[in-house]
Amino acid sequence: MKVLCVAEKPSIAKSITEILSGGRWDTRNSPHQYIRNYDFDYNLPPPLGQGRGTAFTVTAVLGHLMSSDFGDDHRKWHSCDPFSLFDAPILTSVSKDLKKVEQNLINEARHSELLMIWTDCDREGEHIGSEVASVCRKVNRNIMVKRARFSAIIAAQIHQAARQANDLDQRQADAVEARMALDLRIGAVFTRFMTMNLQVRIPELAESLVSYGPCQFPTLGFVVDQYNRVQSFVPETFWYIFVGIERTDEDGEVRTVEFKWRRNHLFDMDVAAMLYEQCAVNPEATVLKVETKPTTKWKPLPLTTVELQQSGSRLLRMAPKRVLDIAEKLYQKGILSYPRTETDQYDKAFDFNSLIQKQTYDNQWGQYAQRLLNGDEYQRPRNGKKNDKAHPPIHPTAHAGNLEGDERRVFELVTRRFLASCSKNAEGKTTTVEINIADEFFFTSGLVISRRNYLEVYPYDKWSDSALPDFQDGETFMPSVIELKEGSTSRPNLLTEADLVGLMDKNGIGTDATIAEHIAKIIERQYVLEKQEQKTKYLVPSQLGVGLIEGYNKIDFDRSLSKPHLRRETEHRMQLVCDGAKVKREILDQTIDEYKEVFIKAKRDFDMVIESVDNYLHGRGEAQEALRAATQSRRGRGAAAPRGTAPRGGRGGRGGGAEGTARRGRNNDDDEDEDVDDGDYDDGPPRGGGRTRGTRGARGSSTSGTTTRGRGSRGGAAAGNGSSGTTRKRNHDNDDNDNFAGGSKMCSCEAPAVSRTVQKADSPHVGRQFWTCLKPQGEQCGYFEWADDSGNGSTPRNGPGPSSRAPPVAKRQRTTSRNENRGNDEDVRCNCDLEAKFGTVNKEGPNKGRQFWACPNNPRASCKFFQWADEDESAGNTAGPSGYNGGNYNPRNGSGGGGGSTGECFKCGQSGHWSNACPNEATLGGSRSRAAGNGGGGGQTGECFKCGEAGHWSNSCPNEGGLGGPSAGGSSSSRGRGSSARSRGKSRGRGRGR
DNA sequence: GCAAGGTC
Repeated sequence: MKVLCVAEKPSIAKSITEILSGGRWDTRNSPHQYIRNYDFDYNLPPPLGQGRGTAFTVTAVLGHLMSSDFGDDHRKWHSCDPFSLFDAPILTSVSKDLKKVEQNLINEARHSELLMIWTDCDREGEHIGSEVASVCRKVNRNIMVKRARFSAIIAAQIHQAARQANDLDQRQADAVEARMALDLRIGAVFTRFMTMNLQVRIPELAESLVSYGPCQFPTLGFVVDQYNRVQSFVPETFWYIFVGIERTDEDGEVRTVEFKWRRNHLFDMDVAAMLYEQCAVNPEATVLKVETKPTTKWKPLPLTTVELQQSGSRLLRMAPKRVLDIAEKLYQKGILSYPRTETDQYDKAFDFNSLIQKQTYDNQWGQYAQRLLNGDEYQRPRNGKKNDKAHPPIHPTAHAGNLEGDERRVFELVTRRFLASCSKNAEGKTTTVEINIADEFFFTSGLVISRRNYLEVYPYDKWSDSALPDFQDGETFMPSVIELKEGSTSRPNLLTEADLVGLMDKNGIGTDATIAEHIAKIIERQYVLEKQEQKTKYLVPSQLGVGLIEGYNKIDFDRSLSKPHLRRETEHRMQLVCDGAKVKREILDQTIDEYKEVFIKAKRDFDMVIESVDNYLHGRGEAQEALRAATQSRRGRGAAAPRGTAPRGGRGGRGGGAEGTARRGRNNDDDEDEDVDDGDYDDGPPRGGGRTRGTRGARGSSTSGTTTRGRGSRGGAAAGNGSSGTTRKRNHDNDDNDNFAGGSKMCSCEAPAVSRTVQKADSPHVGRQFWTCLKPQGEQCGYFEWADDSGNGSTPRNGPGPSSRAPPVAKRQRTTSRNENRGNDEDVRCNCDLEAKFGTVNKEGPNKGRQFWACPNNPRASCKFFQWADEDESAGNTAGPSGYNGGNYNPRNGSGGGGGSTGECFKCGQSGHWSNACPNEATLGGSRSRAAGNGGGGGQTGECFKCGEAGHWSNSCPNEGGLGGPSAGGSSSSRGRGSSARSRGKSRGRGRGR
């Protein structure tokens, strides 16, 4: 009995051998230089083996064995219409450079009775296994094929995998085969079509390859989207009160403690100025609360490939692909574990001690490693949520003291991360001091680190002491300075490579091993340029890149080629095949038919793409000039929006041009925790500092004796106080500014609301401003409103909306109370027709701090209504019945299905009631709501390319039978729907008998 | 001259 074991790569073959053989094996060379064959005896019990003395040979392949391409008739670019590649035969054969790998399998399989597949435990692994099986069966028809499944290279699992080997999962292999065919066909069709057309029409592109790929294009789309966000950004001026107090700290040094305003900042200068005046007149501060709490800075999670690329890019400033290439090299040298892994949790039996031991020899972190071994400083790494069941997190497997340059830096990052993950979290105490000045609240906080723990070995994370001087509950003091300062909202940054890696990972574009290649490819194809700004490299789309994306965006596709949805759909369909819900042929036919429709539209309207590319390359419009500046100037972002340039698609704001724009500069930060996905709203005064406006420091005793004051309540009640008797100079002194409530939004607490900006880079609303309750999380009243929601229900009744693009003076003309502004019928209501509960996510995670609406009912009765406050209502409702949902009836939804702004019910069209109380609902059924939505079922724009009728995809065309086969003459080129239907009919043999 | 997925 001879058993042939085949792993996906040589390293795994060796590991398996070490375990199964108990350390005693013979080795032979194979025809391929990288592959060795290992022989030993193994005790494989029946029925698979014969017990002791079963002869095992373990070898490997090098990933996929086969490659696929079109036949001779279609391989040459000008040999056929690109459209025909949708149906052209695909030939699969062993790649030239892998012939020796194949030969080795053939040699070994001839004399084996059992083939045991040891490829990685994922879909691709299953497919590689099926390739191995087909090669072996060719020379040994009777060879038995079994699949060993293991999720970690540890002895117990490997032995178990051998003994319990079962069958290959053909469904998974089929799913991969479908993906391969789709990628090839779609990539080839669009790439040839685009290249050949653009080469002829655009002289600069005469020699260029203009490719399309289902991963390339969404990747480019991310870069262009962010560029557009940067371009359309309009800075907005805000004001905030700055309070500082000079105190002597423990070391006897005088330092200024800065207090932040609880309101953060206000966009209405008059309101801010009025509140400031109150503080300036009555500047005595009372300490309301001094609270000290323990705090923790979490150690990093175990390292995945995506994380390695991101942190390598951020911390070492290396291209993700270079980081991965170096990691690969270190892996081949045997000092790093396998670098392509999605796993961020270690197996229970993982041997940390011996790996830490190996690092004790290093002269930089050796002592720390020794401490982990000696004392109680060691703590098992945290578990992340990902596990690819094939590889452990990336970790050092040896000590390497002789590395240099970038290799050394990558090794150091991985090793420090490993040691940090085996350490304890850093611990400290935060003290928060809350003060009240003239009924305005301010706070400051300090940090005292008690145990640095993992930070000692992980200098990439920053956490530093900022002890506060002593403050006591109830204490009163005079601030050293109270100022009204001005700042402006900051322009978002272009994407860094690390940002892009994160977006791709999150959206399922590429795999951990290919993400870096896709980025490199869109740079190589000159869709995207790298732009160095100080220490950070940003990605700017080129003229060609923007031209292509915008050109395609003008074509009326149901699903955009530049968005991740199509790829996600392919992934979903692969999963259906894996689950047995569909077979390979079904998803191939369905997907190809859909892409045929997309292609026909693209071909019909390709002039739009050409025009767009030409326009960006040669045009002199504002957008073109801006892009030119962004790609050419040294300071891309700043120069990208020339002064006075009207933003494309800008969302209002109050007249930009603010000087002294404060940038968050987040991408320049070394703190890897702070990334584009952090999802927090703009918070606090800008770090860059704004200008001081109307500085009126209340220094020392100059305002002493003002402790008795009229304690007017905040908000509307204070309005009458105005700024009478003040000497402040303002631009609007002539305005009637007594009623400041008219110049801002009031929240449900009867206090001026605070305006914030959505910061989440991947939110469709990034940069958009909204009004919300100014109170701290947990105390908020739940008020929320988009600042630019001109289509909301309140606007027509109240005159120009809060978002008005006019300066503050215009808004002040409107006087409104809360009830007028936001009556009960305008509240967000759940599907039980209850006023939805407003909340903030407190749980640690990507959504922490994010606000939402939800059904207030108890869980049993809940309609499960849920909606993010920073997202389109129409997108957020997960449980809306067909009749209506939050998206459609909510009058704050500017883009909703109408009705709100005109006061008519969108369901029945009658006025006098809102849709959520529509008396005619029952008689309307579901049809109206579909009409109000975005047209499911391919209605609006998607006409079936077979019959030309709307409302269904061609693959479910009810008229298909009547169309017949190739009845008309002409070629199968993609002239129109008829011709493509013919093409399809021909390839499948329908109507052959005619 | 196309894609994306493995791997050295």
